[in-house]
Amino acid sequence: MNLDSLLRSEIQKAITALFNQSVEQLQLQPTNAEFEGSHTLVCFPLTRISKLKPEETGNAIGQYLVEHSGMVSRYNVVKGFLNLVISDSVWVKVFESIYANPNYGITPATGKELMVEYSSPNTNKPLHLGHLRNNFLGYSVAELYKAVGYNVHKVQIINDRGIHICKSMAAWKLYGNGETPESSGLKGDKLVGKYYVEFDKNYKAQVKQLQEKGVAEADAEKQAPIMKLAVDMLQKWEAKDADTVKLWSTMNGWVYSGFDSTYKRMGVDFEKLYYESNTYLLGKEEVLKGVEKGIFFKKEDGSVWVDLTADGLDQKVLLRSDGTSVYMTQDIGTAILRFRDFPKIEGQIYTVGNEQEYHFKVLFLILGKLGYEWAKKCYHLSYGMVDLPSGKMKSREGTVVDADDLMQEMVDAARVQTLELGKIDDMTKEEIDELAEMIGLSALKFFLLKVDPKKRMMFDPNESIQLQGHTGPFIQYTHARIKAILRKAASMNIVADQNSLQKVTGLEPAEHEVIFKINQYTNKLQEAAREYSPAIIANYAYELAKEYNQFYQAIPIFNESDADKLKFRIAFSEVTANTIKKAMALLGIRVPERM
RNA sequence: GGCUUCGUAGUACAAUGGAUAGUAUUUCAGAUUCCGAUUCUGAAGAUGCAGGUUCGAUUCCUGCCGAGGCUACCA
Repeated sequence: MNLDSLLRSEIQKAITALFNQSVEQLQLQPTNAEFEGSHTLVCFPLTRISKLKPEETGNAIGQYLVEHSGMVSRYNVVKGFLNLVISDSVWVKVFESIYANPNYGITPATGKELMVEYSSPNTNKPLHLGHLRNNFLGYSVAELYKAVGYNVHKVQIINDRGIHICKSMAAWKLYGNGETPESSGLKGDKLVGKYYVEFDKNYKAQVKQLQEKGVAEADAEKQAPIMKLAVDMLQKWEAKDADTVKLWSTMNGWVYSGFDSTYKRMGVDFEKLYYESNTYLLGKEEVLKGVEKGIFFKKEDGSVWVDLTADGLDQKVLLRSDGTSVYMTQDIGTAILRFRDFPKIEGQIYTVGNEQEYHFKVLFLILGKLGYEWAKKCYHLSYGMVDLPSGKMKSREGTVVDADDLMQEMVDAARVQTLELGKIDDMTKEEIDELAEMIGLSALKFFLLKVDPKKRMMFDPNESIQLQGHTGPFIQYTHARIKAILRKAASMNIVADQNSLQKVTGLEPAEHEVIFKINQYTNKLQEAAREYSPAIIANYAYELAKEYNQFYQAIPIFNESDADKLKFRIAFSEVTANTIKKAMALLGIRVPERM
């Protein structure tokens, strides 16, 4: 039973009775704190059919509702705003229906399917802060769609081939002395990343040396021996040279096992991985088919292009003159392959940074031109860059924040602060570790998810480890404190039941506010999925926790002498805790029983 | 240059075309005989500039100023 839709239909009835007309869209909004009431009807748009001033329209509807609808007990009109006071019996009924439904908020399976791609890093460098935003976003959006009834497939494309990995391979071969993750104890992705940096360092030195000998810069860049080695390796790899492929697969293996442990700590998962090395040739076939059908065209030099000038874009190359694929070609193939693998998905969500907006615009247009209906259902979940207080993250300037280091830093800070509070002195070391992990990652995830994905954001490491304010740990704390209340209630054998809930009257304003928030959960979920925005859920969870804290501060629960009211408040606290827990789970954030 | 996204308190973030623009942080002033004060209450402080549409604009439109991104036979 959704309070808002009930109220809407009552208002519709009033409008029909009073003005003999109906309205498609009612503007209902939460009442400002300074006025009495919880729901406010905006009356300005209704004056057209009421033929009355906004105030008079509000009064007429308000009076009708009080007289004819059991829902509204009082009303007041301020300018053109009709503020409605919902009667306690309705609040209690709304609460009861939520309390009775353990799956409150969740849409049952609809049979619809969807694919979400996220992460998709290159294999030459460890994951950094930007990847954290990507992974948390993609994971959360996938969870949001599950919650609204979709069967969701989480995937990623791994860019495992190309010159970038060959650079690491070349440097390792020259300077590695056979180093392995086992021999040096270095995490696999870090080790490969180290040689990528090593490549860059030596490459630059060699170019400089050549230039000093009078070689022009452009030539020097091509002649540098280490670059020649890397290019040579790429060619050998494409020719399937056994030794090169072996080294490639060994080094990629190191990276994958490094990534795996990072993903595990992040708490993200994938149903299926796609590898560029397996799919990069598939797009070529489709592109050549497109040429036959006249969708694409071939230039004199043999390169293949698509003309998107009619769509307001440019011409875009799809195959080089030597016949090799570009990134776009591979993405065409991968998309088609995915719909073959999962024929029931209605679309794909690509979680990729906003610097590739143009790329995806082009990709979706091309897929449409190739006749794939599902192209319309593909969505680029574009997100803004993450900046640091010191400015942009730049690998060249060494200001990139490593994902593993950052997670560790957050967890360490969480441990220190939690121990200081001293509420967990009886916990074992393992329990404390687990708790620190939960809190540290919550600080990080919440900070990155509370901002609208589209927007560029600032990540301040110092601020983010503050475990107070508009943060994940604040919400976790609220949850843990409610759990303490519930433990106490259980020890006192206070058990809520439907019968005692029904007898409750005289709710406090703070209780209305919290029920109002809990009642919003379903709508917020729909909105968050529709907008592809975990930020909506993050802010919702925060508001709910804050609202409950106000109730908690204002109303002593166990001092209540009315047994029914006491039981109601316990049930009420329980529902709040569950809703917080479910909302946070959608963000990939766990909440502790104690902290 | 063309295309595109964004400019909200000192700082970081909110606001389906609706009320006196919310929240956090910061600063100041308060609250704990009571369920966990990492909490709560109060105060101070903001829509880049100029127009337009509207009963009403942070939101929509135009121009300007400022900041990103894209504009490769790179990925």
